[in-house]
Amino acid sequence: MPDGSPQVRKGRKFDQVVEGATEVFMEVGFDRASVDDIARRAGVSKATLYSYFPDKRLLFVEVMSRECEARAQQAEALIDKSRSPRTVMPLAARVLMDFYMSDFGQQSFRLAIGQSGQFEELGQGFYDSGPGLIERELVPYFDEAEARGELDIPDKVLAAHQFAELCKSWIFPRVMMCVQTEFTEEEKQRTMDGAVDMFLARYAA
Amino acid sequence: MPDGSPQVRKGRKFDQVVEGATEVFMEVGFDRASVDDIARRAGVSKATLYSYFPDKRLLFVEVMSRECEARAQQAEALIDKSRSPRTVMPLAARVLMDFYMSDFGQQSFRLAIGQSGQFEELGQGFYDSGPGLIERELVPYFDEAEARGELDIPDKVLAAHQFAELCKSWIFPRVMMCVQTEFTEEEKQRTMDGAVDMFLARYAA
DNA sequence: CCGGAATTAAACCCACCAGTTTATAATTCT
DNA sequence: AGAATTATAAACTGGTGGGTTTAATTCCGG
Repeated sequence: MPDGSPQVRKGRKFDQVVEGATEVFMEVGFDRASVDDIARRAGVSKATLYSYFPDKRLLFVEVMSRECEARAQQAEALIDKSRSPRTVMPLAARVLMDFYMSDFGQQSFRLAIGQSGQFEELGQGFYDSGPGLIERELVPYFDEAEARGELDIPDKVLAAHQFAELCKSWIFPRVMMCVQTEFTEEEKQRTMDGAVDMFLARYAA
Repeated sequence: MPDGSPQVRKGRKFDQVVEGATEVFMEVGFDRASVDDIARRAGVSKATLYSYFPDKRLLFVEVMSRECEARAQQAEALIDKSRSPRTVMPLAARVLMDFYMSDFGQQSFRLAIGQSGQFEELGQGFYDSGPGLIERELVPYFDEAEARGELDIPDKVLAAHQFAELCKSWIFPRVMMCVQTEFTEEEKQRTMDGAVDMFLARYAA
């Protein structure tokens, strides 16, 4: 996401504001979130809020920046580069699936897709901490596994994105279009297994 | 999409209204489209517009219903069931890619993802004429090809969705998040070839 | 050419919302 | 304690946008 906070954080209620804003933005998105709502939720006066963030968009950027940062740190180093694809890829699938199914993951996609056109840096920020992060994690692993003769991948960047897409199969469109919001463990497992099987069928050495 | 038009279409300017609304909705989405804009674009007075559609949401549903219907008819019967996967799947990939890259395709996803939560039937409608349509087209083909011994697919529904997802790899997230809006033919070909190769590596008999 | 239906422009109502202001109160620092 | 900083409630501004009304006009079939 864009740079953390060029904002001057003057006082003590700063975190309250960000937390309240995070809640509201995650619940109703950017357009439908009113500043009054956010202030009320944060337990803070509107004037205080505006003393930290001169406008709603900056507040939104700050919220998204923090959330993405947190998720990125959390997701990092989840891959044990020394293990074989047959053990690593199912784990990667699980990490991706958990993200796609989380409230934050879903709302992130909605916001990324809905708001990227509005402020320039926003889309790039979302991309870097989403698909970009996946790419930065998987490609180095592919390199090492290939050096060990476990994989044979002509286009590793593409392969990383293919895997990420495969882990969305069937489930994710249904979630995004509100056709089905809950999935059994079997349904998720079916998609993850399908992704791993397909990936290995194509790229296992 | 939901049922065509329970609306009483009284007069001659009906189509003008729908066309104008289609243009505006496709350009700026639902929230940012004002009824005044639509009326102006349609060359029609606001009162006339409201005489056809009692509210903005119904107009939106009508527009989406028509567009999806048109696209669905257009996309149907594009698959020659008698040909082998090695010739059919690249064609299917092209159809999907063209859709994902079209203005209509992109805006459809944005609207589906942004608005599905608002009106109940909308998400289901989008799904049926998007992912659902793909499934209804591909699965029967898989059945026939498998009967000819050309494919071996344990879960054909999943396979159809996997293929659709694969055709988005790398490109589609970049488009949705406004990271990159134009792609060379080589870039598209790379994604499509990658999808077909992966699909066949996994499921070719 | 006439009469009813369709259309129009424009003003209007009302609600919501981003952002500001002001006068007052609570904190915090020294 | 006292001064400076920070927070507050509430009223206010200006603008936008969905939806309605009205009185005048255009269209079209009989």
